[in-house]
Amino acid sequence: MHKLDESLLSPLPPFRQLQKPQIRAILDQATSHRFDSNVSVFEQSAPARRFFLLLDGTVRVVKITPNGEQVTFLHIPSGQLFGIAQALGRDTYPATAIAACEILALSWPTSLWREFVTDYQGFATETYKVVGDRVDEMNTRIVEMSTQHVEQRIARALLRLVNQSGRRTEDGIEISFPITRKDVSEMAGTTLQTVSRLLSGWEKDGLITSQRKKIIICDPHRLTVLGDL
Amino acid sequence: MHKLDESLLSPLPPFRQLQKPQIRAILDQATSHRFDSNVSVFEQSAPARRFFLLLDGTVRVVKITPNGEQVTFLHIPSGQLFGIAQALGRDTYPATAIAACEILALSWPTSLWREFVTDYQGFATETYKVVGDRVDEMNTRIVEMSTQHVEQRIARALLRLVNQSGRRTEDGIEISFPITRKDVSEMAGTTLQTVSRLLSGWEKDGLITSQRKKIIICDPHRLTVLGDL
DNA sequence: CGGCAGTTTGATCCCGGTCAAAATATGTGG
DNA sequence: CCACATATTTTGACCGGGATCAAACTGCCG
Repeated sequence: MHKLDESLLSPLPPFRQLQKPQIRAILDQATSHRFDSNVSVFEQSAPARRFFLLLDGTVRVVKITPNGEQVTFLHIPSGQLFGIAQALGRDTYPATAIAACEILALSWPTSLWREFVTDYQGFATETYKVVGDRVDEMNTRIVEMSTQHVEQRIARALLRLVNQSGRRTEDGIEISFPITRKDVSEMAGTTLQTVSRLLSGWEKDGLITSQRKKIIICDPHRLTVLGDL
Repeated sequence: MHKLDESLLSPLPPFRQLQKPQIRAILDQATSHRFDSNVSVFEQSAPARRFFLLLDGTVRVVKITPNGEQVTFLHIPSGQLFGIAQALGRDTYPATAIAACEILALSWPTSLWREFVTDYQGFATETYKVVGDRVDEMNTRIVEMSTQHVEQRIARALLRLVNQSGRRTEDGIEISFPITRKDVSEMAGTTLQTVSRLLSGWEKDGLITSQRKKIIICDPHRLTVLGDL
């Protein structure tokens, strides 16, 4: 394996307060991975042997119900830790992580987690902040599902994606990884047909543009208004 | 304030590994509170100045939407910590905590959190396990809301309550605090009318018994079957 | 006993799920 | 480069679960 550069980690929140030699030590213990789109990084309820840092791409976190239905929980943007079950005292992964596009990630054995938390200044607090952010996101998901209509849930789901992995283009802000109507429906708790109908309508109104597996938000502001009812 | 006994804390997970003098020190720093039913312990988005331990009773954790609708997130059973925003790097409470009945609680200033985590063996890991459990519960909520019908969501909401604060009676297992149809509807993301209809049906079938603000589950097994579809 | 909080029940309506089929991209091997 | 198989999207028709509106009923407390 070729040597990884310290600058990979030094700007990321969990490592920001560390010195070069510490980062070097962390990197030297890491394994790097490449995953193709739609390949799973780990599976729900498997023993959590490693934890991961996403260097490039987006990871989709999904749960599969006993009846085979999928629910999408989160999208992890690059630069964030994931698969950090041990942060919450779990020893198995609570969900499945799937590469939403081709991705690059580092990983470390779970056994190092304790070490990172105790040895590295700021690692614990920063990672718990990330966990806190995700809990917040799940909270708002629950509130939305309880109180809002499908249209607003879809609008908000798209805006969430745009905010964390949007890429500016000439037509508007593009979601930076391939995403299907089915994917969106699994985020919003609805069906792909309904998503298709809504998106078609929004495209007619100039709110968005879309091709197969690609969505560009042209008018985020009006979409926000829709999401707020 | 009268002296609190060490045996209050010693059997609880976060304190289980501690010695008597340590528990004494913790108790001596605590403030104790009594809240009447329906009084709020703290309000969402207020600065998180203290964290709490519920000694007796049940606390309902709710969020209020901009449009004034309430969504119930959790019920905290006695013996558990709550209001532990700092565990996830927050400095405000993410939700409102309301006494579901008359309750007793202890509290400590947020500034002691760091101390507890570093000084007391097992406190950190045990509290993160509690956080992990609540995250799990929210996860299953999201899955349920995305995939299941109202009937199953209500069934599961009741079973969750029964499992964590059920009290055995001659007729079945009773939910140990006053709970209205409206409360149940806010847990399941539906309306009080729908809850009323469903519960009436179940009562006719002998699954439950209910009086005003009181629900007794007579046949948990059949209710579980209903909840699994 | 009056009044309020909680519950029940009925009637109606519509959002969004379901079933079905066609249209449009993408990819693959010959 | 074309033909065929497959994945994704679109659109239509239908209908049912559950929200909404409305009103009566029941216990409970001061």
